Amino acid sequence: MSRRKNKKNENITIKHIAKASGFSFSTVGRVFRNDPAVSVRAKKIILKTAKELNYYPNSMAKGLRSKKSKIIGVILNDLTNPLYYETIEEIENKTREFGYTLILSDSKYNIDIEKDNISTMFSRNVDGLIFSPVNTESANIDMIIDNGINAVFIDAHPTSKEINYVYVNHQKASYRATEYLIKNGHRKILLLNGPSILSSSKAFLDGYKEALTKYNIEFNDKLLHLTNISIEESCKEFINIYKEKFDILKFSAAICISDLIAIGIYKAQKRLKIKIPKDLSVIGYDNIFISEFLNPPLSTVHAPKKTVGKKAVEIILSRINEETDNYCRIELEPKMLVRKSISKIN
Amino acid sequence: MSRRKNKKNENITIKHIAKASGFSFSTVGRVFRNDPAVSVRAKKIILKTAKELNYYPNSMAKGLRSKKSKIIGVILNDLTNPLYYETIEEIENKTREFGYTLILSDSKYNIDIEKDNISTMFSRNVDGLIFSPVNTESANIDMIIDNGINAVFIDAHPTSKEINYVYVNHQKASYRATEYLIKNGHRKILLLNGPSILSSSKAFLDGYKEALTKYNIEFNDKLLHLTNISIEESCKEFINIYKEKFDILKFSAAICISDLIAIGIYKAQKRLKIKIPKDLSVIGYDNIFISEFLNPPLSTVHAPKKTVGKKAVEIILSRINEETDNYCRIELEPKMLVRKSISKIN
DNA sequence: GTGATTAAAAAAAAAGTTTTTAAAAATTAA
DNA sequence: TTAATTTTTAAAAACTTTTTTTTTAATCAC
Repeated sequence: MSRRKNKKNENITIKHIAKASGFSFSTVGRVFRNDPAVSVRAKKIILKTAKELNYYPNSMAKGLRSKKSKIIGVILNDLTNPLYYETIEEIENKTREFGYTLILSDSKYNIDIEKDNISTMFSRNVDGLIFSPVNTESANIDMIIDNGINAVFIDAHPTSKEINYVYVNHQKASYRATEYLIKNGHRKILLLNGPSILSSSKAFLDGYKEALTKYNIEFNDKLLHLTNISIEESCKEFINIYKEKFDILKFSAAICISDLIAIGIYKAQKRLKIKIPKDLSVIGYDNIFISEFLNPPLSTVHAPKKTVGKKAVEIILSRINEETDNYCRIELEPKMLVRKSISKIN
Repeated sequence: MSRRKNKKNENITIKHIAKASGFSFSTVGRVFRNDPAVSVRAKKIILKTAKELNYYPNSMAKGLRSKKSKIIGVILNDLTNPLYYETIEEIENKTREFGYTLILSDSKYNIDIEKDNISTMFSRNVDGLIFSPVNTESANIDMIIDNGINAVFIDAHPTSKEINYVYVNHQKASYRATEYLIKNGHRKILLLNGPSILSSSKAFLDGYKEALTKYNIEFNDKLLHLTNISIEESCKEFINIYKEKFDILKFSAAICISDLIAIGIYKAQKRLKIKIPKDLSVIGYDNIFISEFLNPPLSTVHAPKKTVGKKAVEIILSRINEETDNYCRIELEPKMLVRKSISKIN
């Protein structure tokens, strides 16, 4: 803990300001919580004294008494995924603007870590929580709902109506990617999905199947593969798949639940001596900032990441300020973005 | 603030556990702070009761009394810069492992916002602060040093000896990039540096000049340009530079203080109808995860970002635990990474 | 079984604010 | 001038813990 001390080695508190400025302890307190009932003269002197003494209000004492921590908590699944950064930035901007502090934690797609993170948020008494759950059926969800904490789900959400969420429809995302490939003549489409524990993986698979059904193509579960959402791991995974199964499966395209997985395939190209899109068409998901600069530029399904952050904070703040009691459910549309990683088949 | 309430709509505290379990309030407290002076039987009953009542310790009350917030603060300059991802993740991992919570804030290369962020960290009584300063000469630096807060500077650091830092030597980085280009026949090398307020910009310029001097090339200030560290802005900037000055300056290469700026040049290629590396050699800095996948793969100076995060947390923790009183200064080496964005000139 | 010693439990005080209540001072109206 | 009202200040209580002190209970030697 930092040490802002006086000569006696005590922390500087409003008591010290009171003594030094000649005003009462409670008048000083008023000044710092912007209570109007204090004279201009008093305010001026007190503020000056506070500056001289290097006073910083103790937000723990403040939060303890007022029951408002002025903290917004964010729980995500992978801090190294660029997907989140536009969202985080938007959250950071708005929270700071309104005097909130941001607590960030990473669940690493792990239910137990997630539980710890939630407990921490409870203990920290966050005024609002922005939460990307690993799985929408886990006990952690009830933990949050039962607690009554002010939460917004992002990325995925449970079916309960008693929650707020801002959601990009993953099912539509994969549907659109699949449909686009089918319309370009592809029939054997590999699906590189995320870990099965991840709820978004399920939605993504559903959209893929939905499109296949629509166009009368039978679902072949040998074309479905799960991989962790990381360049390195998906690269390895894809190399295995390609080496062991390409001769049998003869897929002409791959849809990935994350641009990072698509990049993993890009990375595997050299090793496998194949070329995108000539030998394989690839579609990612999220449209991370870098996808347009890949070689070839990656076709992907765009997710409005900034909007997610913006809306999530808006919901949280309006609930903190008790402007609404209604639960807010926002569904955002993913958008197919065609670049150069897809070839047409006749 | 979240609501973990009983029937009377009160927050669950150790008092409630005490009542429900039949033990005194202070015995219950003992259990939660792992004080050994409590019988096995009591502990068992109390823990069971706590679980039933959904008790989460109030960390504000805890911090207030114990003067340990168990929070690590991180102040960076641009949360969206992938440069930081690995560092942040490393910090998150270690802080969580040791029971700390992470507060994150973004100064956006702005001294005033930085000051606010520092004040927030003081008010929040963070046990440790990891800090990437905008400028090493600003009053904000004194604010931190005078405060006596447990801080580690990253990215840049003031000359004072009374501080901890983990530092990648930017001067060496640009020196190495410049030297490499010179050895490959380049003489007219554009330097796309960061904003002048940024201390790392100064170091980066110094290394560039140092290399020029070493190889008897005169510094031409028309080859020095400042740009914000963003793909969009550096792209625009580079288009301007190229259109207005290429005919006069005839530069054959560009060194960028950030891979993001280099990507800005990549983006400008199409508009300017030039090709990297045929028409222009480009070297970036940081080696963000994506640089190897660009077209062509970007040559860059690698900065050990993970190590920065790891060491920073280690320093903070060892000081929190009072294992050392010595200031810790770590300088890390940048490493020239040759890929495909550089051509040789005869 | 007494008194000393130790362990366990309980009680009280403290941390730095905000909130509530009470008091004093200043202002206004009659 | 006095009562009524408003503004400002002062004091006390509350928030939930940890820390310190005190009390009670348990153990043990004799």
